[in-house]
Amino acid sequence: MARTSTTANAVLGLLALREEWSTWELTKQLRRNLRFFWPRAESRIYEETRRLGAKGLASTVRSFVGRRGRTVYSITPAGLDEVRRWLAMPPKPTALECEPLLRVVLSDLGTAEQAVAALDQIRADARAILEVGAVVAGEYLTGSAEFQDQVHVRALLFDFLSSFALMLSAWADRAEERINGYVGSPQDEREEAAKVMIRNALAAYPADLKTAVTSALAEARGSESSPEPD
Amino acid sequence: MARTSTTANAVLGLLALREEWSTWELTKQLRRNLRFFWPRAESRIYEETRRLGAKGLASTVRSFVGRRGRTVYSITPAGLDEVRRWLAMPPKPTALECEPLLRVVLSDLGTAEQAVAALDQIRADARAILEVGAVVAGEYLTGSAEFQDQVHVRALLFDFLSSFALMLSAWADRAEERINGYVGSPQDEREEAAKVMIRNALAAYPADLKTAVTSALAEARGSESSPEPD
DNA sequence: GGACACATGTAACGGGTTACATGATTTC
DNA sequence: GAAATCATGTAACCCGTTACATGTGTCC
Repeated sequence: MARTSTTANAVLGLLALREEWSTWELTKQLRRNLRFFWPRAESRIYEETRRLGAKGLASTVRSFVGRRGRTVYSITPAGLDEVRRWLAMPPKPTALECEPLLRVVLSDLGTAEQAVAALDQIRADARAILEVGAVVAGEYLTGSAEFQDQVHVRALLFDFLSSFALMLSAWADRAEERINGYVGSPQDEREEAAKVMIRNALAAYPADLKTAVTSALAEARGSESSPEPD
Repeated sequence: MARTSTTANAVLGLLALREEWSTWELTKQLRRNLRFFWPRAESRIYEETRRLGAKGLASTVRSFVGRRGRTVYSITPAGLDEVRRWLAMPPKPTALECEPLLRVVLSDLGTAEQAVAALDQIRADARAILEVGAVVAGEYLTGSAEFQDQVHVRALLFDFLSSFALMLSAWADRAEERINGYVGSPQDEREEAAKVMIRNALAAYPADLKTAVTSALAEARGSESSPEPD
């Protein structure tokens, strides 16, 4: 059944963008441009390229630098077919894994400092994206980027990652403010602040979902024994 | 060395929030609230709880519903220690994995329709978050949520996921507009539009990074043989 | 000529997924 | 009483990570 891992497809995709790639260049591309939305250990690349070679999807040229081996890969026609077959298949869902957020959700079990440390981590993650982004943006704007001919899609990527990182950062700031506000304040006060936060976030929802919530709220209020006017 | 997987810690954290949990309730909690930032297969939960029981971090009570077994877990003092030890450790970085975005980056290898299909997937991912969010928000606002006493942290989570989903959606819309604009337009026109997009995104960057880019740009322009005035 | 980044891998392990199987309960 | 859904698992497999090993150019 072949279980074409998206890793193989991603490497094939890179191979399709340029004539020749050494494994090192592939790992560089990985570290530089792909890691923020497609994170993989570099060792993975070495194995994946080997497998692509073995399956005839990439041709390999082995050379030597001193005593150390070096392999250069190129995509084959069969490899190009494979890429196109992949692109014709339905995309996989987006996956986010955020351990710091898990810590925030469970932060009642720890200290406020620990929660803030989690927020700091998120800010650091965001910062890392923006720092790399700034460098890459500079290259594309001056026209000196390696894949300058791909600037039209790379700009979309830059937009995505920037939005993502700025969202992370802004959220972390809001959350820190809230967490600091919580310390020493009574439960009902916290709850009120929390509800305000929920209502604020809800305000940005698309109209259909927003009305679904408000009507559900009205109904809940209506069925109460003591319906309190708003 | 124990390699405490964050999965075990997350389950322990849930166990710490309430007296008793059946495995099914844990998986429900997973599907409902955690899956968007800590995605795990449900089968994982069954194994993880078993391991927690075996290590003495959770106590287990086995019962039967008809002929089918059912296990209820509670956290032990040792388990609580473990959670606190985890919370005292440094958080792990945030990880995003977005295959549709990879497809957009490689969309020169496919058709515009395929790129739009990738954007649709991202919009669907965002929509899924918002839909669950709307329901949960309603519960917390009416005060009927199961973890109402956790509303102060759940509100932070709600804010996070809402921001994330809205960011995804808004980006997908922008990207689709761009991709539609690209079809049939010459390379230099695309490149110009792309640079505008980059500059727009860059405008929202924190000041220090922005100035780093602009000075790098100025330098690049200065070292050119034909320095073109802006 | 030692340190450090660049470059190329290998080996071992484990967390996590997919797919399957099956019992109980509700719905019509 | 069949279908659908809720509930509880098991088995097999593999993708991916961590950790290690080692060579090569360069900087001081």
